[in-house]
Amino acid sequence: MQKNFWTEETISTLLRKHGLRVTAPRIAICKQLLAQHCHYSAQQLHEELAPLHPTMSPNTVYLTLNQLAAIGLIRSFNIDGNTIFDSNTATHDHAHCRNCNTLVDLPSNSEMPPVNMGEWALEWGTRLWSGLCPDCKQSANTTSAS
Amino acid sequence: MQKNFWTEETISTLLRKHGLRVTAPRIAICKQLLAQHCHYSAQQLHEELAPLHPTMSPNTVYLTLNQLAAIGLIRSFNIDGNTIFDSNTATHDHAHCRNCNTLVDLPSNSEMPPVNMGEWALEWGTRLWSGLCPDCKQSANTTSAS
DNA sequence: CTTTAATTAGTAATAATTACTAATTACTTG
DNA sequence: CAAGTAATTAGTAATTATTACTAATTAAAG
Repeated sequence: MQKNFWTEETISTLLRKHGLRVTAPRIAICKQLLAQHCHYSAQQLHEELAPLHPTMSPNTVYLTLNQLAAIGLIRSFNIDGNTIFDSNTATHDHAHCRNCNTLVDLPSNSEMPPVNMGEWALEWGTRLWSGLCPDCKQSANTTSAS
Repeated sequence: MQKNFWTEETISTLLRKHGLRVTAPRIAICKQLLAQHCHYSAQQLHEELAPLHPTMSPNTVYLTLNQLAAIGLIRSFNIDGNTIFDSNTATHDHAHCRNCNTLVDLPSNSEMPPVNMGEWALEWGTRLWSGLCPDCKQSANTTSAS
């Protein structure tokens, strides 16, 4: 995806293609999400948009994100009970720090599961690696070594 | 793990080894979980134990499961906002039917992430494949072909 | 410009999980 | 074996992310 691909125009076209109306909240949400590859919870996204769109309700953000996920424009997965939306729809894995909650993409070494699952119609998958990020790992070492 | 390995005695030993007291609820929970490789939400497990242990509170089940996960005796991950506890601690993946909620183990084709993540201290990971199980796939085909 | 159905904002409801507390109980020590 | 005590439990209340509902608004078609 080349830089600046997600202009207001390309987003509008895409929304209409999927039968969704072009509204200010949707444009704002798509811009924020698609402009960069990033991870958002609905709440985080709502907080970031609040200054620019003070009347936008959390409800709208939740609904819109689920719609975007339904049409495959973004992906969603779950960490510790929180739904995370990911604008990177390519197959890839994630590393999550159980201490500071940092979440980063991993280059995928994924392959589809073996053929004995051929009867399933698998659509998407992500692996979530859980552990400690470099910073928290170091803190843990320092603390325990005291 | 050989059959019938998880007797009341082996469970007691293991709990004490980790500094946990041996109580009736813990024995019951461990027996149910470890006796077979299976997936449980806290609620499901509480429901299954209720007939035999009518006074056991949901709270106890939640707490105990988190303790068992903390000492690495079981694993936990999250599907659609529900925490699932897994007594199979070997690295493996899962397939989840987004329609009927069926969850099955997949033989793992997982490897640890590439070396550029070497600074992370990754502890565990599971990939969750989302899609349709054979039954729901067939239903979908039948319906749409009408 | 009108019409109409989709969308929105706001509020209320839901449901899984955690927090809190008094009573109980497993384990330790004498 | 008999306390003592600290962990554990059951029950209830609180929390929090998410969804449901509804009246008002608005995008898009005619």
